Amino acid sequence: MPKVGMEPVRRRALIDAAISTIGERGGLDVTMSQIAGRAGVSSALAHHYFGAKDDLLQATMRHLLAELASEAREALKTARTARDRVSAVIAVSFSASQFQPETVGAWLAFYVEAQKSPAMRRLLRVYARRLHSDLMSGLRHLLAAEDAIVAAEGIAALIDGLYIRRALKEDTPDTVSAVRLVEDYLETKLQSRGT
Amino acid sequence: MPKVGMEPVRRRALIDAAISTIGERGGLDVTMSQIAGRAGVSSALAHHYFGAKDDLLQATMRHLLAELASEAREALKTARTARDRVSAVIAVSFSASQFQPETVGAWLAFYVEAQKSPAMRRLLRVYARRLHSDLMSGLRHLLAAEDAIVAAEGIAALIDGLYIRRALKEDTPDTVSAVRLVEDYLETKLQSRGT
Amino acid sequence: MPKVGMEPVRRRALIDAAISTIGERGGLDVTMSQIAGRAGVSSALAHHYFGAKDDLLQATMRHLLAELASEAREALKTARTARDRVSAVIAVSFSASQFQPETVGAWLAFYVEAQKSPAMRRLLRVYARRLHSDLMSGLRHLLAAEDAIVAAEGIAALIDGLYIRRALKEDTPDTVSAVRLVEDYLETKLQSRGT
Amino acid sequence: MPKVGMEPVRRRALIDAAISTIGERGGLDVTMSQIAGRAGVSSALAHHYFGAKDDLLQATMRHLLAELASEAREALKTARTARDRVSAVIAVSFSASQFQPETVGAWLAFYVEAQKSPAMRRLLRVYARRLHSDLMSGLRHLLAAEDAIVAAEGIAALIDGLYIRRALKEDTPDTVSAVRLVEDYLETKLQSRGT
DNA sequence: AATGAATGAGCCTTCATTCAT
DNA sequence: AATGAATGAAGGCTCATTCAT
Repeated sequence: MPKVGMEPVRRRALIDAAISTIGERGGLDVTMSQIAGRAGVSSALAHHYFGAKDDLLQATMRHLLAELASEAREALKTARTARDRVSAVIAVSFSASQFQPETVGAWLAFYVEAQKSPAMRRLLRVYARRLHSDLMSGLRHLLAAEDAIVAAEGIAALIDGLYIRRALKEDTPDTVSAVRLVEDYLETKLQSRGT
Repeated sequence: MPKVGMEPVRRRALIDAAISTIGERGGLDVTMSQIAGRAGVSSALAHHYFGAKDDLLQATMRHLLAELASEAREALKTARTARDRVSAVIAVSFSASQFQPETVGAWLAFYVEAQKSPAMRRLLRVYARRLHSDLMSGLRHLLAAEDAIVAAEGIAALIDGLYIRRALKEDTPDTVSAVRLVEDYLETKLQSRGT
Repeated sequence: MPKVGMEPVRRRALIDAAISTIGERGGLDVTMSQIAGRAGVSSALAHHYFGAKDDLLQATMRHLLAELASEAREALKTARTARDRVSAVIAVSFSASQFQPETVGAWLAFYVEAQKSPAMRRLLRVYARRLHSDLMSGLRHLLAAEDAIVAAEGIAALIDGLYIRRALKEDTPDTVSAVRLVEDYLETKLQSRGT
Repeated sequence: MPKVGMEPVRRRALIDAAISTIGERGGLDVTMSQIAGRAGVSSALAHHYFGAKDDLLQATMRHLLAELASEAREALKTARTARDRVSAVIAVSFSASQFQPETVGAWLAFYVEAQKSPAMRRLLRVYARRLHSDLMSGLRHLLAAEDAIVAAEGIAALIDGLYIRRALKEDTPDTVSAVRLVEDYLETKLQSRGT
């Protein structure tokens, strides 16, 4: 029952299907048929809208990044103090929508893919830079310049590390304890200010 | 002219070839032929010694873990104080042999694989537990029980996070700054002891 | 805003597009989308007007043949002598409209297709017969019956052969030298009449 | 029942299968499976020995050319006079092994392919040049320089033209009449020498 | 001990074709 | 009149795996 104006619907459905398929299977070695099937269409249609598999995957990654960026923007908007800004960024990284095992699995898979694919690497770098600058927008006012940078790097590394652990699905940190761990790191950094 | 006693030699060569191939290509989607070729043998021989591809991959991961464990044991042997023990564990994680891009790439690939393969996941869990207990063997004497656990988890997460960043190959932390970041974290934790 | 009476316009546009697409790509393995796209319409419309791809291709070939026949008819009309008739047929075969690389490429592609498709073969046979009878309409008066037939066959073969060489696009005979070669053949045949 | 030293056997079988499949189907749009199947092996094996489909097709064409060249060399060896040399070249072009419908169909298909594939075009050019020089090796002694060149081009075009007609499989010239036609052309050229 | 030979299964991708609008 | 939406079928190619030697 074909209708007109299906393109955006299908594109979105296919990207969503890609995320969950990748997350569930835990890797980018998913087939177009699996993705298309989960989206309820034929694999030919996926090619029709996205071209090659790589293009679909990149679009998926871009979607993931855009979603994260949008959430971050939203969260920063309501943050009143510099301290709040930092916590907001941390919170978003572990928000319900981002820290689901499925999404985390997809993230990790993309990280690995970035080792081979310059296009993916470029996308991830954008994310890394934005995360850094978002963190700095708060830390800058709380710590000396150099300390702020170290703290930002530490927080970023912690987030990535917790994502990895989360992806392994067992014995993994839940949202709350993940946030607590990073916040604790931040807190000690802030308190050692005067030392 | 077949020789006797080649088995251990071939197994080792194949595992080494697997590590470098995986590290170079940045993923587990390497072919048996690539690995075997790099080891200078036919792919049939790889099957002869390891059975299936998965078996070779698992053996490779086990080798990686064993090497890390051995280095850690060695380092801990010469550590005199509790404080030294913690630094030793950190140092080993970023030692020359472990923190090479190739090896790091392989590690990351295995992390991803662990999402699908229970066998791999089990292996990684062993590593995580040992890392934790190695860290605790020092931290236990430096911090209150709960704080020690948090610190151990933080350090572990930081290490993983820095590995990811390293794998992306550009703009990435070198050995020295990676160690410094983790040590800095540790240091602030220790100093905030009295707070 | 659909218009009425578009059918002949579209059919013609599609056939023209087919010729140039086939000629350009040098084979019948062109897609309906390519043809339709060049004609400025959707591929669905091509099916609407022609049914299947084969039908469009056959219509294209028929168009090519009809054009050739029409040119020949025109040329023969103005030929005064028997000798002129033969030269007229030769000239048409290498006329500007027929001997363009694009058209030649299409011709050759159809020749190959004719090996598989009886329908195409039938069409080509019609062309071959007409060429033969056109040639004979002049040669009959210039040579003995048997010699005339041989000459007609020779000329026909030469034309096809020169088409092939032209299709290869490099080092190929231009219009003038092609005509000269065939005319030379004809001339020697005529002069050896008395031998 | 795998044995060693099968490579040359398989390569040859696959090339033979390619020729007959192409000749029979009348085009290069044959599948690897068809070719491999006719050779009695899996399509995977065809890829194993030849790489891509294009490579197999090029090898096939090269084989065809080599065979022709070899036959020509042989025939020229026994030719005593200049006149004999020319006839020998003509004879080879229509020899039993070359002028079979299957082989002729393959030739034609390759001609068409050459329009797209520079590699194929290069191969065909080599053939064209050799044919030309083989013809000239005789004609040079029988005609004035310019006339010899024209005759060589005429003969070559005739041969190609007769191949086309033969490929269409019906109403086509048999070996004998094809040779007669070309020889007749040659004869008239030689006799018009003094004119 | 080691390998060449061989294949089945699977994936990406293309394309003619159909259908509802 | 015209098209976007959608798919089934098919083909090229890769690869892990097996087997006889």
